[in-house]
Amino acid sequence: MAKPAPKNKLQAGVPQVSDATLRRFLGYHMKRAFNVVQADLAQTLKPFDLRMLTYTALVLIVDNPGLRQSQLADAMDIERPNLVVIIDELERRELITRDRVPTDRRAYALNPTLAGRRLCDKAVAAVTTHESLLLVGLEEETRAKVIATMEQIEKRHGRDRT
Amino acid sequence: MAKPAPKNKLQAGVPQVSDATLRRFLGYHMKRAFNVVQADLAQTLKPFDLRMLTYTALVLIVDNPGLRQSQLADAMDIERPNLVVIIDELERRELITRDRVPTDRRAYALNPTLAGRRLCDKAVAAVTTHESLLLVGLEEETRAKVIATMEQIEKRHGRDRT
DNA sequence: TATTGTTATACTCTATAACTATA
DNA sequence: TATAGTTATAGAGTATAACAATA
Repeated sequence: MAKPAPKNKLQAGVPQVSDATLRRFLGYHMKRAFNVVQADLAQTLKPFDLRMLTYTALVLIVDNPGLRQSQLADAMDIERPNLVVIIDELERRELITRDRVPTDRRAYALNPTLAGRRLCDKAVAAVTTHESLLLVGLEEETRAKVIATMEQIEKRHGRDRT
Repeated sequence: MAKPAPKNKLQAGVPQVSDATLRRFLGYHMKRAFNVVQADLAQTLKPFDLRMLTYTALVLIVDNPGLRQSQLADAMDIERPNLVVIIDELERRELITRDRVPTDRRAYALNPTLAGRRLCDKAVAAVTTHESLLLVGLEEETRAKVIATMEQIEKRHGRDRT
């Protein structure tokens, strides 16, 4: 990470590509920055054999033991069918269990195993460390402001989940 | 857009899902906010039959007529093979042309057609309008700070393209 | 009739290896 | 030998329709 900018050896005299129009848009910068953050996170989670989605699901199950798949899909902002394979994987690796709910036999209560909680703790610690490295030099106030702005966008324009 | 929050009718008494651990991470909020921005952008571009990638490519070609595919792939932070279908589509729709470079017969110079420039102008205007709507209420200073932060993350940690 | 979880499916975006034609 | 563009392919992430079991 943070190599000394090897950059492309464009043939001499060829001007840099201008993104003057695009750079005015927040969406453009969010995509590019998110790609970086996403790639860094993927690297960080690789030793734990987790991806962003399996990591997110595991953390939410640890923090909310007993929750149902539909609630989790809602919290993760993904469709229920897409959650199935994620839960399958976490269950296969014995990080969580799918327990039948006695009061509603259609639903599953998702619970972390001891191994799941331990892996979760380690992964969260690693992600915390990596994110501070990624954001080193960024003032805490700026970071808070950026997060607040992101939340504002999420909250006000998040799609309905009827 | 901006419906009156129909929200999920969770069965009475079920507590909301807590994302207390995840919400501390910038990456978590960036993913969620980016999903919103991305969905909004896709809606905005639909009338022009453009996606985020074809839109980005078209704008860059209009702003940098004559650039080559490898330069464009570099600017867009995507791999060259993935750019081919994008350029194919823009060429098929006669929004751009692939012109052979006399001095290097391996390369193509990408140039916008008149129709391409016109569609580009209209699309950029629409995206500008929609982004202001999406960010209404956000102070200009905050917006600038967020963009600066995103650029900082891009610049310092962007992957090498050797 | 509605909901939970599931299957099947499809589309987009991304990534790599290997090819061709040029340099 | 190296580069520009291409092909083929595979893996993720995301979205919808339709089904079985249950409410």
